[in-house]
Amino acid sequence: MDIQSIKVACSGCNLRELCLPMGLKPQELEHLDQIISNRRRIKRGASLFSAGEAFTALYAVRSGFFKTCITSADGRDQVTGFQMMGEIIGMDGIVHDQHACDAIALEDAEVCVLPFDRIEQLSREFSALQHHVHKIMSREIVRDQGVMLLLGTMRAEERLAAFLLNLVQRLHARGFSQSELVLRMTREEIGSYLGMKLETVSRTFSRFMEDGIIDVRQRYVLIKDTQALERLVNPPMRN
Amino acid sequence: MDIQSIKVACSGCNLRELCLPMGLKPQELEHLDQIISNRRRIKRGASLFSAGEAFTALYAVRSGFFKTCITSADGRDQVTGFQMMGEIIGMDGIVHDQHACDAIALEDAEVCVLPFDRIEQLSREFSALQHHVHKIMSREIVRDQGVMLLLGTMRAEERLAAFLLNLVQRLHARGFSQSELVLRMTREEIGSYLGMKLETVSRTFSRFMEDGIIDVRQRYVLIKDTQALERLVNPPMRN
DNA sequence: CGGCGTTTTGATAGCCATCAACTTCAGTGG
DNA sequence: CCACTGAAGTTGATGGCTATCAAAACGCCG
Repeated sequence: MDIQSIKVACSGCNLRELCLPMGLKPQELEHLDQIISNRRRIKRGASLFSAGEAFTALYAVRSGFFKTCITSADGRDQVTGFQMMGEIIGMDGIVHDQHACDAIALEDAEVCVLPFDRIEQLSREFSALQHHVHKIMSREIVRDQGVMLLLGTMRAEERLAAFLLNLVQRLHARGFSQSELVLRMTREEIGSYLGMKLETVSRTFSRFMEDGIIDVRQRYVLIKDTQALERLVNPPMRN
Repeated sequence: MDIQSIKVACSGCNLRELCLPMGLKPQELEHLDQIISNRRRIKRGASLFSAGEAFTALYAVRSGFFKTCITSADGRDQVTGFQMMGEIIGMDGIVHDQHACDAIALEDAEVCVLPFDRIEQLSREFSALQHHVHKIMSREIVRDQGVMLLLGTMRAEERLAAFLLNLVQRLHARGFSQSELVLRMTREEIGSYLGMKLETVSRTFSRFMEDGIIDVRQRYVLIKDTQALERLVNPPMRN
């Protein structure tokens, strides 16, 4: 078994409990291995795909960090999500056979290419995979609705608190610290995602630090009081 | 052929070009007819499903108007979408086998019940249907990202203009006027969807009327200058 | 016709954007 | 090794947009 074939096997991937293979049986996993045709490396700042490009595949983030963003006709930019290892990108492209957003690597990254026609083909054979694909798309829909709630109803402090909690929670699920993280994105990108200006992001970080809730030094963040953040996101009761 | 069987057939439905059957071949359509087990009537103000309820089916809106909304732990409410005839609701429920939001009828409505296990089953047999289901979910993801752009970057006037244009465009695709519409939702529901307060919605309507862009009388809206609305959504260029 | 939910409109306040200056950091080349 | 340079981040002052509070007008339904 040469190195190449090891590299592209879901069955041996340390992300298999988080990524596409999650919950599949060994036999089904082997079939998945067949469709993971290859990997792609993306340098920091480069795009995995851009809006308008032909859609051919989904991508599973193997390592590194991405942002997805859409640009409106008049040049407004909105970050619609940050993706880390084990997460799937590209489902926006299915409707119109072309991508609706840009996916840009925030650091050197590697993705598994999942040709979508192969996914559909295999989904027809294995209902477990089929259902799993549906769940992944549904999860994305629910996630987006959560962002709508954030953008529609929350104030700056609440948004940033929710953002930090969401990030550490996802990192923790991948074996990282519950209370410590390194931001892979700029204040401006955080702001674009949360619907606020970069200055407001910076100020809000500073306020959290004054309040003793977190320590921030540039991209490094230490969460000192998780419950305080949770209280910010979910105030005792507003009525 | 009794009335009942006429009623529940996709193949004879006047919405078939917009709804789930869109683009399917006659043969595939017949199979779809089998899984459309029944209809459900929902009275104005009643819920089609609520957050936390077990997920069993998607629903195709046959007539009437719905809103979907999520409620956060502390009671904040966010309308995540308005659905009209020919549109599919319920995909939020797939991930966790229970619905993540409430779907509430804004007027007396009727939906076709699409048991999801039957959809998956039939999807395995007919790749056209399979791909179509994927497109519908992808469309929802892209729509949600558009709402994020709206909530994250637009100001009140731009949001309401985008909202009105989106509504008439969808109504026009269903054979209604391009310039006239009756809102099925309150100012408060519009505001919740657009991330603004009902007073701001009302004021913005008034401003549009002063500017001669629209006529508003309660729920009735006449769009007098579509291009003016489009200019509001897409300013000449911001840079 | 009365009652109530919905909508409109006004006055005021507050949050965040904007503009601006300065600091810190990372990467580069002398 | 260190100075240089530009990007990223911080902080301050100010203004504007929208929320909030309040009251009145309107329309719907029993």
